[in-house]
Amino acid sequence: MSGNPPSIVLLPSSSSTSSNPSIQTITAHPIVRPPIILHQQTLQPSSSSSIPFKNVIVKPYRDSIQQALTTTNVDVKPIILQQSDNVEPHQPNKRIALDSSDFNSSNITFSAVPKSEVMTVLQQTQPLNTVSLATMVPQSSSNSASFSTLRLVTPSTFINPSEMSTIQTSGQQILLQQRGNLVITQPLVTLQVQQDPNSAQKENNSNPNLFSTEQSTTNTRTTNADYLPIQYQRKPCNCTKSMCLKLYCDCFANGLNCQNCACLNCHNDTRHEEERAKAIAATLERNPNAFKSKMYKFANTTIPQPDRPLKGCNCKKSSCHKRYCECYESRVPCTNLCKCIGCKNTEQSVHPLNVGFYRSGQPKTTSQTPLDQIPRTGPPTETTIPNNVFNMEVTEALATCLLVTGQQCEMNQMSDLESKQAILKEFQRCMYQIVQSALGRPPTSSLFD
DNA sequence: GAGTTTGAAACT
DNA sequence: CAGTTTCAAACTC
Repeated sequence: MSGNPPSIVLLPSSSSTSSNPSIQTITAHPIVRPPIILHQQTLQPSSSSSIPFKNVIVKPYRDSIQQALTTTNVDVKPIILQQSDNVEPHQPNKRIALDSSDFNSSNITFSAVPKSEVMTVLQQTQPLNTVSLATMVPQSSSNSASFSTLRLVTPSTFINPSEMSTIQTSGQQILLQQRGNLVITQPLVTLQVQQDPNSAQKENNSNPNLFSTEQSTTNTRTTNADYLPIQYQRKPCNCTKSMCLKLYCDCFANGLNCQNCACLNCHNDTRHEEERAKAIAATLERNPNAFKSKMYKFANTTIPQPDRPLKGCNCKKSSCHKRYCECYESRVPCTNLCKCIGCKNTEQSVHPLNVGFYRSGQPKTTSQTPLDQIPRTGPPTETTIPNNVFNMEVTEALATCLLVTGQQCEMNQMSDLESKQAILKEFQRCMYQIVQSALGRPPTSSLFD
């Protein structure tokens, strides 16, 4: 019915200096998951202080992580990330912005390492707000004197070092244990939050075999809900008959274990890992595209490009204007893959600024806002930008930029005023680039250098 | 909050 | 592959 939304790339604000807290590059993919930032950092064994982040680049690993995952066969052990042949050359102090889908096709492979080794790394390098994923071992044997770490930085989640935990694999899954609800979702990589052992509230999928951090320090943590933007908070499912092992279950469909859900007879947790793994395998056998974003999938390439619709909707009565419609829910216009009847979810009807739409925590009303009254047809001009520019993904990328900027300010111990200015400047830069991209102009950041 | 509607997923 | 059933969420009252 209509074309794909544009792909927006937020490009560097300037040639970066270490004092510039700006993110360098963020690619916004039309998926509906919050981005993950991998921090690749070189560490000398003697190093004890964390190195300030310097760059954020987009490095979508697209080819082999799924393969790596399927070959991972270690239980209840943390894992090491190793650079495979296809991974870009090891670059110290580089941050890599990934979205969750990138994990499914990364060129990173995994292997087991002693827990103590990982914990040493964590202790050495763990600043606030970051989660070390694992030790990264350079492939070059000549470089054995140094090693590096990969860190996951969830832009919307602040994690105390005391919440730090390790990674274990179980079957084809990798579980990064933290506490609370974490929102990273991908088919085979599930990030979870480990329950505070002191907390009285029990998590329904706690696993006694999991590693705990065992270095619990002062716990100043508040609930995870305090950290997450509402759209990233997991919506508890309410399944009663599917044991949460079918795609009916939103948690399962998103590759997540149930957590604080209201489901009955739930098997979508680490206690039923075997069963869950079988269900995943069965689901994938039925539908290889299961667990992927309903509407989009990434092209099999290392070059970011607009995604292609994976499937269309089949709506008959909702005019594709209710959340029954997966296109509408995914905030994308219906395409020629759709078999919908009486579709009103056209490219013209999807308002670019209507970004407050997300599965959980959003108002259920479909009434229009004043912005909806603005006509949005015809070619883009200075005052009318193309539809779908401000989709959820762009918004997430934008939010990530701002969050990371804020984190940088924090790490640089900047004053409140300076921080605000830096964040505002970053916001201005991002908005400018978004509009430039929307207008089909080559990205430039000269305005803000 | 209960009941209805809806469309995807599962099943036959 | 098409038709039917099941399911859970969206929606309405």
